Amino acid sequence: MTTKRIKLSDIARELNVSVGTVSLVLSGKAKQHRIGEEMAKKVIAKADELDYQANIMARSLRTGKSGIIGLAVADIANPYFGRMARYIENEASNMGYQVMFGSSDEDSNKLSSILNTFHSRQVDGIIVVPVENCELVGGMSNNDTIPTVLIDRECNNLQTDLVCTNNFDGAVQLNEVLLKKGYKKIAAFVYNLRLSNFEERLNGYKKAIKNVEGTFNPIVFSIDFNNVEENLVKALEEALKIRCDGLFFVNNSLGILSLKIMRKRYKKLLTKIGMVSFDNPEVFDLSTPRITCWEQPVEEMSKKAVELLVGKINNKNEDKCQQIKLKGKLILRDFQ
Amino acid sequence: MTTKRIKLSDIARELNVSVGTVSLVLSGKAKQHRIGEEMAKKVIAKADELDYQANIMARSLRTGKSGIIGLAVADIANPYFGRMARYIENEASNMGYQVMFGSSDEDSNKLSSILNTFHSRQVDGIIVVPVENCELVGGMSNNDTIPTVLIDRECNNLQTDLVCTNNFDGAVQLNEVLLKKGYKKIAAFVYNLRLSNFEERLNGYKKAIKNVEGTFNPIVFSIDFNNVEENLVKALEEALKIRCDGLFFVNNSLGILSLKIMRKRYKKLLTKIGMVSFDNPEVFDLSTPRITCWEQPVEEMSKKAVELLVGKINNKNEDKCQQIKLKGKLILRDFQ
DNA sequence: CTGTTAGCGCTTTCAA
DNA sequence: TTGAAAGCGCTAACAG
Repeated sequence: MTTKRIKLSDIARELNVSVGTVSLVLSGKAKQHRIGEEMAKKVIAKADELDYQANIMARSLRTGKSGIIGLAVADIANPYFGRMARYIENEASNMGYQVMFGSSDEDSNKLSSILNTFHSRQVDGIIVVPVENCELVGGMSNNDTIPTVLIDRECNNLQTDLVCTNNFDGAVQLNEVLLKKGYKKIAAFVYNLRLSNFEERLNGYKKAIKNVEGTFNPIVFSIDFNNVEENLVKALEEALKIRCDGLFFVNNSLGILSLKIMRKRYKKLLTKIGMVSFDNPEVFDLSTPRITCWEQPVEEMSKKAVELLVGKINNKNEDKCQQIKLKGKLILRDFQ
Repeated sequence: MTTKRIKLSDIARELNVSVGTVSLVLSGKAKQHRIGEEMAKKVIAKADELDYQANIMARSLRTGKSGIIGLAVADIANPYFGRMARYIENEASNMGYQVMFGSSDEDSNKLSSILNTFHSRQVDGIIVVPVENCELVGGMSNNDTIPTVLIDRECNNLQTDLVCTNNFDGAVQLNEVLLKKGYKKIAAFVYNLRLSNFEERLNGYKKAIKNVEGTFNPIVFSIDFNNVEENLVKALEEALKIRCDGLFFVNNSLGILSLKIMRKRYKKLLTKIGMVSFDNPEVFDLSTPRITCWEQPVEEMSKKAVELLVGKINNKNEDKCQQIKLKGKLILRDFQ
């Protein structure tokens, strides 16, 4: 039973009016064009009766607006980005947009192909979590025609609208917690990706330990993003060997996986080690030990990003590019 | 610097050939239409030089294929659906499709509006996680024009292609684990939503306890989906009051939240209570206690769903509708 | 107040 | 082997 799609001309024909009139009425411009009350009612009734659904492709082709926002995250399966996607979806929906997404896996080639697709699809705007070397990615450059807002991280040397969080402060505070609790030697764990947020967090770590007199030098383990588990196992082993008693992770996945490894291999040590991490996934609240962490304001960030983007789309921002930094919060949990 | 989009006619003009020729070449139909080797090369070179990107809206309008798969999940922020979305994205991308998503929040009105949008946007196919009463939702009925595949759950009385998991077996096994460990009185927790997967899981629970001689009657707590926390607190309190020593949760969110509540309010009891849950979120592995659970084959389900859908889109399935049930697996973890 | 019509950029049939 | 032209469904400018 393949029911034909109803189009404007079907309604027009049945009513003996022109397509133009029908279009005007159905797009809510009846009054503006002073179309008769009864006419409008007739049209709407007929559209309802026939269950008319506008063909958005045709409309978009004509108007040049697709009503789509493209979202490029690192990985939609990562709950942090999943939540981000959800908040963006909500806000976009409020503003009359749909969201199309893609996961870059921190790979600039993948990101490039995602952005190309968005471009081809004429999305009205793009929200993107930049990757390493993203300034080289086509579609990220300034003269791009599609309004773009970065979220979560910056893109080297690129002056674009941006929504992120106070990474530096977060890292400082997390490490200060450890130091105040009396931990003497803290190691930091980060991916081998040059990402602004990670670097700011590392700087925060360095700042925090520098504030303490007669302290240790920074110890940073750079984990290969393409071989995380194996690398992390080695790094943790090394950290313990050199008698680190504090561990600082720059994001949720490093924190979670490390927790898993620690529980499996160094269960007895767990009571003596202080672990803190960026991000606040559910695990950190229910695990043993529970993990003190820094929660990013994902909801506000996401909302703000959409708001900014829609502003840009409507050209209301006078081309001034805004860099918004929202405050995260420390989630203090007991150490054992 | 608003660089104009390059279109076919631009290339054609610069090369003094017709748009038709350019189109044929760029869509890889050069040979098929016996277009000259040199001509083809010239066109491709020019397209490259000008950085031509096809306008997919125009193409879609013409061909009637959008290249979009619509995905309607319950909530993309739920890691279970986040992972599903990711696997679907990967597979869809392999098949040349992009994914547009929407979260229904288990609300048939929201789902309806999501499906309407998909319809308006001429998506080529839809993968949907049905909600309660989804058979009443416009766009879910059989005579719908857009190929649709259900995932995760069935939709009452609707004979549609479906990919799900062996919910009944999973529930039986989870409860048998508890029973074999010697737990005597198990309560089941479910949302007050009539969803096929939940019902199958409840039936599994009932079956498992019926298999034991001289046992207790089923105890089912139905949690209001719109007021989860408060309801769950009460339900757990009641369960403990009537001396249940086993708790069975039909999905991850119920399991996780209950774990949280139990840890906060009944810490001492935790060692005496056996908890098992559907789904295998990260928490269950790192929490105290660790939670024995049933892991659904999300990756296979997602892949299969896309495969099925694309088959339907290409009409290769001869309209036979397939109901695929993939096997999950028991994740056994120590009880305390 | 309503009708007519020219495209939006692309694909595809038909003609040359 | 290539060009010309119709038309996908809609919007918006213009005419009446």
